[in-house]
Amino acid sequence: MPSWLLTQSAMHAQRIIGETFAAGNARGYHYRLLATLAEYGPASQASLGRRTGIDRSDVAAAINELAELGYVVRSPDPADGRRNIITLTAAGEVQRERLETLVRAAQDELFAPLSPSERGQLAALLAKVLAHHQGLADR
Amino acid sequence: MPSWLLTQSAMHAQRIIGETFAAGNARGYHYRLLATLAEYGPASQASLGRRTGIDRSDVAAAINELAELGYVVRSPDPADGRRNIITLTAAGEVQRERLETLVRAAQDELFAPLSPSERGQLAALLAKVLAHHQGLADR
DNA sequence: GCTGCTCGTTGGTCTGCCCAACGGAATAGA
DNA sequence: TCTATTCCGTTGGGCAGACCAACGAGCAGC
Repeated sequence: MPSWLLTQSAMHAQRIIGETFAAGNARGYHYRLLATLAEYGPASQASLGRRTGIDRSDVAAAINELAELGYVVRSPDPADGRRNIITLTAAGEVQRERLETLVRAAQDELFAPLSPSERGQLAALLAKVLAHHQGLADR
Repeated sequence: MPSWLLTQSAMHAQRIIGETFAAGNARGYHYRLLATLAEYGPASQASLGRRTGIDRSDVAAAINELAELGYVVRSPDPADGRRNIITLTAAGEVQRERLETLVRAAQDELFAPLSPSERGQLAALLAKVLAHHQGLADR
């Protein structure tokens, strides 16, 4: 049962990383949003949702939380009254780096039994699967 | 970001299989329980939980649903007043086979971009990761 | 101007996983 | 034998992630 393996190991991954985030007082959505903001710069909530694959409504909720924590600033877009522009703050960048460190540690733990070349193989195989399905669902 | 790949492909897997189950009017818990009953025969809820990795409380709820659908029978264990013996019915076996067919189809779809040998590699790598962590968490 | 679309928001649903507590029942140990 | 511990099923709750429906406000095309 190959997909059983995948879902099982995915579960382990999610649990390990979930614990990681819990230890960092954050959630997966938070990290994904912070990372995307750091990579692409300020953006509207809708585009954040598109880039992260998070539903608009969940983006709104997560941005509320991040804003309340001071990691992010929500300001209206002067050029388009519908949009908010979300900007990463300095504190947000610090938090992102903190979370990234935690995530890397969790990954090392997760893939500990694999040699570097095996990790590469695994990544390549998963990327292949992903690319295929993203290609189907495109956007 | 290797774990990103894993969680992402896991998401795809979960979604595809989730849709599969939804199409079959079932849930993951149902299939896992039916499959375990078919493989090991009648068992108490506690042992089902241990074998499937499902929490006792969730086993109780899922067995309620399966019993209401007639896929399973819950009877007291004459030898141990604490236990219920859960038995797969003929209808339950039919349902299990139906779900297995659906799951196999979903798997084929999921791993479509991979050659048979690549599938084998992927399975081996995941198994290695899993074995390591199961070994840690043992039981 | 009207229509159709986007955007943010609210408020739900569902699945999977987990925990705490309880009473009834069985078992181990003094 | 009697007590303490453990096990079992059940109830009830919580949390994260993903999703969907609807609405009002705003923009853009015709």
